[in-house]
Amino acid sequence: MRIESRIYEETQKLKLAVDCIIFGFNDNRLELLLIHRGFEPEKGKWSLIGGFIGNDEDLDEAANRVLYNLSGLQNIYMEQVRTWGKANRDTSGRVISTTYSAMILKSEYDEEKVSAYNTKWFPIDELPELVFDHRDMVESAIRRLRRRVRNFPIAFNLLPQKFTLPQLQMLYEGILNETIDKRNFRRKVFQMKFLVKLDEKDMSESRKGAYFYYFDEALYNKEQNFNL
Amino acid sequence: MRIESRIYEETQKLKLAVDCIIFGFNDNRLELLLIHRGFEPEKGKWSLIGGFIGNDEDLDEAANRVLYNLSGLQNIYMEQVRTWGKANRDTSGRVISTTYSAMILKSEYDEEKVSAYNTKWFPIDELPELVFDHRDMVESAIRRLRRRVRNFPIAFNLLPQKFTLPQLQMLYEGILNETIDKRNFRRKVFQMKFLVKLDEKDMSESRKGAYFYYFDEALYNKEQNFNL
DNA sequence: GCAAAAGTGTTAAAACTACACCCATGA
DNA sequence: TCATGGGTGTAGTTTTAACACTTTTGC
Repeated sequence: MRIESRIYEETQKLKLAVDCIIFGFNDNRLELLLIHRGFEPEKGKWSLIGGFIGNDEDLDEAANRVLYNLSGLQNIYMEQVRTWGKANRDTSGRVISTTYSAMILKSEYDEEKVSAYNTKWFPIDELPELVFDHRDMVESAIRRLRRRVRNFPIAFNLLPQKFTLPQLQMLYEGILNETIDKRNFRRKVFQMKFLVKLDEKDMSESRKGAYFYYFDEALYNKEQNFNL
Repeated sequence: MRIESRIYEETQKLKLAVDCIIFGFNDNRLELLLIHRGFEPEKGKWSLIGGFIGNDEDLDEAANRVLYNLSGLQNIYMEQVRTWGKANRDTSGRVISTTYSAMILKSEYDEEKVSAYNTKWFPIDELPELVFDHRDMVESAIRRLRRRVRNFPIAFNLLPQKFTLPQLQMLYEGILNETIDKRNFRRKVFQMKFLVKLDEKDMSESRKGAYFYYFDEALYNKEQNFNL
């Protein structure tokens, strides 16, 4: 029974890759960081940031190394999404790929980096043609993000440390692609105890100004109930 | 930048496996089907049903083939759980493994099969020592199962086609490891429209007898709201 | 007739939805 | 002073949670 497995053990000829789905938020829209593919096959198309895993490297580490090498992004917390293993998904050979996703502050990944690395931000409803099955990967990651963003305090990664409630609400509206009632949203936010109000206002978006808040992780860890 | 990836493309030396987490239900407890490991390393311990993926085989197909070869189970619907990629997780070499999980009717996988394939059912809170990181895999799959069983009609796979509501409730209590109020449970079940009552009673568990029901997938597909 | 499991309703609390006006400020 | 976005409360509805007795039947 196991002999069959042993055969594969000797002869397996496939490669394992990671692909990173990097979300940002800009102009009230969810965006994705893509990279221009400069080699065949599918040269010239856009692609997720991906590469092959090293022999002695944890899968999670590989995702971080690849991301760093190809985009300059460092110390990014990524979560595994799923593994894509159709036999013919990559036309250059047998490649299985595990996707990871992360949310970053777009303002920290600026024009300079973007041009140095041949990357570009795209709003998620204006994606260019992607290589292989990267489109499916992206859609799967977006679905996962929409599910998780309601139950875990992960969306704050897309905002600066100090943010206003109107900003937060627009972020949720952008991610979920739906409008949310302002008063209900604020009530829910306040019921959870981990947003701390500052005495300082953001005067850049309105005459009146909106108070800044920050997310207090220690407070969140006490209760860990999150529901938006 | 991409050159580095190219190097890996030439020299990558790792193997990709699948491991199957097979759930059953018996004696009001959730059980797991494990296989006795008959080879080194870790010979003699218990293990998930796993094997290596073929060069031209979809990852999903590999899971099914491996499951069939090692257990005789066929045409089982499995869902991918996640991929385990710590560099040193398998002491026999670099192996990355993707886990799949399935729920089957234990009565259809009988004593005969169990002894023919060196497998055995274990209640999930009485698992033996498992090889490598299989324990983590199991725990992750159980967490996922508990999440999904509330929102999708997947638990019916663990019951015969015709089942009673007391049976269904005990199944949920077993999976979730909590007690559920009988009246609230029944109300919720009836609010969803896809359980069809039969005129026939199961007289084997009580004097009074409990009506049989079956899950009507077509009815479920009309609404697809599920919440237990 | 009694033991054992199946079946059945109501009430209070909590969560959710919809909705409209005043406030603070810079121009 | 007015235009703009920030901020606030209430009422109706729905969902959830807690809880106890009657029914059926084989023995």
